[in-house]
Amino acid sequence: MAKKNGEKYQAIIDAAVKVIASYGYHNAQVSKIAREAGVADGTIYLYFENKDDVLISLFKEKMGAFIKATRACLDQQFHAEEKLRGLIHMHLRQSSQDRNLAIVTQIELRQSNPAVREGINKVLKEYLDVIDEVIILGKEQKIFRHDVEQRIARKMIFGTLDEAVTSWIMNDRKYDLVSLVDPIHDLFLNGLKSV
Amino acid sequence: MAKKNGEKYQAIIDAAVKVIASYGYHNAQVSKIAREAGVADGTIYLYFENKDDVLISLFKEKMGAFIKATRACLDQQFHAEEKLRGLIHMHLRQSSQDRNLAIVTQIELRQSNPAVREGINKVLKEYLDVIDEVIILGKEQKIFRHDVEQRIARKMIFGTLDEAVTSWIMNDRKYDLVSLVDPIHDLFLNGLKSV
DNA sequence: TGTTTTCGAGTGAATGCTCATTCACTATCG
DNA sequence: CGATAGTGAATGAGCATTCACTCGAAAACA
Repeated sequence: MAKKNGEKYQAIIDAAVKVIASYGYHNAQVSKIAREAGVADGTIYLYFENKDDVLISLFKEKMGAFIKATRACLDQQFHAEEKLRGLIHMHLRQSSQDRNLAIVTQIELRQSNPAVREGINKVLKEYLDVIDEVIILGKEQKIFRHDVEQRIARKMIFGTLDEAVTSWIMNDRKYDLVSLVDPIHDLFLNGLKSV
Repeated sequence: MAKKNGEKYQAIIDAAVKVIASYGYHNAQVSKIAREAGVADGTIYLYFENKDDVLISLFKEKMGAFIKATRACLDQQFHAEEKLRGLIHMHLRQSSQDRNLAIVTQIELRQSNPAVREGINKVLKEYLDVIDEVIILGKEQKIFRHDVEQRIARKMIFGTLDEAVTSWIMNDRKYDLVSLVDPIHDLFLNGLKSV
């Protein structure tokens, strides 16, 4: 197994993103990915254990970078309210900016087999931790209500953002995703009820 | 193609739910479903066009019944606030009560191929309509803020409930899902912010 | 009523296709 | 000249779908 940083390693991962985004998960054969990466089928097995490993690695690489960037952004803010806005903004902007990646992680990879999904979930947990930290801080700063349940607030934030991106992709990205940042932020903070 | 109501038709659908829930989507072969239903492999093709058709039909049947029940429940309430609670309650209770079905619709069928997913999405649209109606009514009754965006509120409600059920299943249903109804309702209505 | 014929639901072994993976071979580099 | 990286045709496993056949029951007949 070759090292995780050769240029071919990256080329294969990027090819996988491109092929899966273009053809869909179920039509992303190893040979197609290999051709796109400009290597032979067998070469993929020099860099990855098997096809699953390609997919898991791709998710780890890309999502890992995104989580890191999000953390960096949140560190710029002090107030939980602003951090929450930063989180929403990062999430939606990321998806807008790399359409292929968004398609792959939001839609296509979710059709994968249990082994891959488990790998994905492990990485996602980290992201949920970031959300948790914002909520906890908000309570400490007395900006968020003390009686909102941690777990539930997390599910709302993640669930809403996830659904927003998925349905934006499903609707062929007809509108500007980032324009949803403030309305979502407002809804999270103030809820549906009129005063 | 036999009629959509023979006892075998139902038996096959129920067998599919059971097999998929037990073995997972990727290990739910036609022959396993046939055995569970007590029919021969070929018999399935007398009642369904192909395997995809079994899965789509299963989703239509089950989800259709659920939507109908939800509508009936909401009709009992007058105020949008109570209807919203009814919606949340129905959603979580349904998932609690039929664990196999919840696993199949929430987790397993999402791994299916594009044809099946399209069928599923069509049915889901109907459910989104139910959500929309509640939001619109809430605005009319001046119970919900006038400036919340329809689309976004819908995504929040659906996204949160969906995530709640999925993560409950993923965590082996360790807690009582229905106990989340009121906290979620409260969060939707009042948001995170402290007064 | 008894006998023959037709019908079609039901069967399940055989087919054929699609890939992931392997591995004997080649090219290149130090 | 090893050693290493890369190649891509061949392999074989998995599985949806087919179709020639079975069999019981209803229809036709006498």
